[in-house]
Amino acid sequence: MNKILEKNLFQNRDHNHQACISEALDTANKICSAHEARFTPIRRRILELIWKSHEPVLAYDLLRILRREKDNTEPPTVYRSLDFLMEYNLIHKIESLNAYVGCSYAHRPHIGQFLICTECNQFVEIDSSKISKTILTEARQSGFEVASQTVEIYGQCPKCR
Amino acid sequence: MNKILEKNLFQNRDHNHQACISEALDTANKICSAHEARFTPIRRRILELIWKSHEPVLAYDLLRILRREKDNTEPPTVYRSLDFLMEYNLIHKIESLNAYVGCSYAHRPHIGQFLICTECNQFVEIDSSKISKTILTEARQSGFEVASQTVEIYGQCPKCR
DNA sequence: TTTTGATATGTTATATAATAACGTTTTTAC
DNA sequence: GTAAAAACGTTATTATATAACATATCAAAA
Repeated sequence: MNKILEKNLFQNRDHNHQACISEALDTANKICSAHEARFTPIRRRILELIWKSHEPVLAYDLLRILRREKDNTEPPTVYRSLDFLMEYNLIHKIESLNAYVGCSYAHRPHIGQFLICTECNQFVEIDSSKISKTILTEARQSGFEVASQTVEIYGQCPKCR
Repeated sequence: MNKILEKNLFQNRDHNHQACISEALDTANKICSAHEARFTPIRRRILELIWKSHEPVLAYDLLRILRREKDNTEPPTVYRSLDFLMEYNLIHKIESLNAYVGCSYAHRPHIGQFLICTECNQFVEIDSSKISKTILTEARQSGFEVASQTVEIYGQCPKCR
């Protein structure tokens, strides 16, 4: 099993998630450096909090946590960091949940799709070229030129079945 | 060209949209009757307003319009009707826009996908079994059992290209 | 090494999206 | 006609997100 699959399958109990988080923060650091973008403490902390959760995270949940650490934290602080992290593809927004998840493919170009379990709320990001290409082809049939795709798939994960 | 395609392609200037609206309201009426659900004046008006727009419509835009017609209209009035119309598949919500569109396939079961033009904001709903089946198959590869899909595709429509 | 411009963050206020809870009216079934 | 259910009215509140402007920090040039 390759590294990407390893990182993205629905995870079992003995999975060492701290390693995932460290790796994600490390990758983020590198990507920001490469783009001369500043990976500030707030941005780093928010990315860490998002990765710590196995579920999509709400902006105001992040706000509540940050407020425990620094009581004058306000919504713009959170949303600015979320915007920054999305700009560099370090996180994605799940539109149908208004929630944010760490990107599993930050280190390379990709068109992600999300599998979200309605039982346990765990999710995985996949990068299926079959899906993205089918969407591209089918849209072209209507004369439509695709620029971006939002694909959010709900159902039951292997563990909950 | 069959009726469905006719109704759902990106529409040209001389398209008689009033006919679309009438047909949609008519279909809605039939569907509600068949389910012994009440197609009340408010629900009818909201569906009409949604169909009148060639763009996805925001709940608070509907509220503003309804308030001009009856000044004590409040958000729950709008959201209740939206919920009702969604329940009977007469409209869909575009999750990435928090906006609502008339359903083009209300008369039959379907898994829709949306093509939304980033230039003119016009949209079409397609019902591509190639897309929905590919998603089903690919998700199963991860041991995931699909219950529902959200597919929202952004880009340029034929006219704006 | 100071100035300066750019970027990031702090702060206040507000806009937008959606729902809870309860009262009243209307409809439908008996 | 009455009772139950459904729809709608009303008030309040929660959730999501951004505008606008002030202050602080950083990084590059003078």
